[in-house]
Amino acid sequence: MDKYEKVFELAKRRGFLWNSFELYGGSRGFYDYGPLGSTLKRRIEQTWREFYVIQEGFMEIECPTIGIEDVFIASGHVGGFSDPLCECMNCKEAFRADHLVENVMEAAGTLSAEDLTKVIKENDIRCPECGGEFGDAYEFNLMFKTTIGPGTGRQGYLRPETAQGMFVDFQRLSRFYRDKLPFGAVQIGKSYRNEIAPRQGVIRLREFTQAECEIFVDPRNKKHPNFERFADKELVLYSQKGQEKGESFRMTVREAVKAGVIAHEVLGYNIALTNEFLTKVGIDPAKLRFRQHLKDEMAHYAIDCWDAEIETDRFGWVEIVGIADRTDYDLKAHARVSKTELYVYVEYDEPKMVTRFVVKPNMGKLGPVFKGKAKAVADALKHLSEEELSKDEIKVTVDGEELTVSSDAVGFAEETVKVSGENVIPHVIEPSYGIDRIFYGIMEHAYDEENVAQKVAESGLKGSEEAEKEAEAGKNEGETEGEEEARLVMHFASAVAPVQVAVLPLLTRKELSDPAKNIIVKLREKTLLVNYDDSGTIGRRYRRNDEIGTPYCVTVDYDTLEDGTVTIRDRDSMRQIRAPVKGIENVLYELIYRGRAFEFAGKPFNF
RNA sequence: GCGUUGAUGGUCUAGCGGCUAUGACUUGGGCCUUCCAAGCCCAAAACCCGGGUUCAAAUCCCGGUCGGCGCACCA
Repeated sequence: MDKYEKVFELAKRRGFLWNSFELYGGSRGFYDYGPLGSTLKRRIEQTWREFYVIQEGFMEIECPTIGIEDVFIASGHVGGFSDPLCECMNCKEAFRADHLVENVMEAAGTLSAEDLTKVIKENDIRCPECGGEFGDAYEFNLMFKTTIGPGTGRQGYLRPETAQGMFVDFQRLSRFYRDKLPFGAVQIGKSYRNEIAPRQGVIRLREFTQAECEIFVDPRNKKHPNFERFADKELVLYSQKGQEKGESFRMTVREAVKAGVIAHEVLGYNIALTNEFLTKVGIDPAKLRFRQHLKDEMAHYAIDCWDAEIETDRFGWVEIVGIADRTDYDLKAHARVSKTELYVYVEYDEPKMVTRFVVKPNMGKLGPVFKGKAKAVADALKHLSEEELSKDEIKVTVDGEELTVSSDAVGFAEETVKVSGENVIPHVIEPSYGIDRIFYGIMEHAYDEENVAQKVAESGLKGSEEAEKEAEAGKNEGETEGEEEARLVMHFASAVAPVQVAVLPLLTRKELSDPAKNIIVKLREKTLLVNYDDSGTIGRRYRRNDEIGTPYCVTVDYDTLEDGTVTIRDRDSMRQIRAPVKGIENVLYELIYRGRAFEFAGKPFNF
């Protein structure tokens, strides 16, 4: 059993992840988040909001998951989010049609399926596997299609990413932020891709959750106002050059930007922010790196792109976040398709006096000559250069027709005007998170099997002599019989643990369960996620809570009734302290949210 | 999508033509129990779906679904 299998077995058993539609035999590429999984995922998202919405100030928006065709024509998904496939008629193997013709011609990637079919036929390209003939090439689009409204309706697509919503709402967002760069917006939600062969559990899904942030910045200024915050933070970078050597290296954000490894400050800041977030939710820093996209891997319009990758037991390095400088590509694309200019007016520090050559068509003369076309002629004149306009007979082209305008119908002037700003198409910096993959990464990195006897000795639980003896005994047993007591524990960060506190009466008796329930009420008032469990021995219940990653257990015993104190037990160290019931909710809140050290939350206690 | 391999209680598994389907853990109820899963009693719980072969199918054959792996794919 590898770690993936173990994690999945636990995830299934404990209500984190289930195959969807299991009752009906299931369907590939879909997973249900069970009660604990759903809670864990929501807390990951909530932590993400704390970073991006609350700290960075990029407000969250919510757009439909169904989009109309124009949106995805502009984004390139209708044309480009598909692959031309071609199957061998003999052995049924499928190939990328454009890859097949690459040797025969250039720019194969731009050909349509029909053209590719033609090229394959003309050049008699055969199956590289068996030499069989190919069938027609066809486009396989990764977007789910649907129809909006009844009848012929309107073509709609399930969005393949949340990002387009922020681009489509660009003007509204700009106005909301009072047209002042930089600004940004985020969206957390479902996206859909009709993957050909989804696999690897939750790593590749047909319906998945993204958290995306689009930061609109002035293209002339990619310094970050808060750069110092992370400037000296050391990151593990796997740059283009590093990949040539197959070596990642550690470098501070400041150095990386200075050395040009990372393109600019805004990108550097966001990579560091991602690092911060992932560490906070429980990704193991030792299994995290930032890999730069290679030149041929990067979208043609992108300036620089880095993926956060985590190391997994079975799948190796897996991409979980992409952070890219997408330039003005998306806004320009939507501007073109929607025929609406998308820009932000940026004021200069000082207004500039600009002298320019201005064309003033004389409509009184143009009108009678060109009649209905006069307006178009006047517009065309405005676009001509000074040189062309200074000729006696000025030639303009209107609707493909060449017309001649006599120079006396056109006036010129040199004007000096005050210009106080200009229109700028912002560049977009896009951190894009795959929440489901992060979820899996957290599960795998949190998973641990521990030797209990050893653990007990280490943590000084029980008298030290006794513990050492037991540890020895445990070792000997282990060597001879191969059977050690293993503790299965999920070391979830308390920021995301789906259960934060378990309250346990030492024995299943009313005089203990009543005070336990009173404590639960107090904890819930502090909005802590609390479990109550009185079934089985106390040890069994500690183990149950270890398995679902509950950071702290509170145990009510007979001393509680006498002196008003309870035991708090720490999941990771298995150590215990004694603290008063009065104010217990504040102590736990501090432990969970304020990172207060366990040792200082109460009096150390051994049984 | 192609190939290959598998599918038995919640989980892991035994059985591989002749069962009322094995066992462990888990779970529920009760007893016991003063801090790290192990005591006692009781209980619940499974042959992926659809065809076929056979007197008889969890077991053999075919198709499907789902999972693993390889190839292809992963803007």
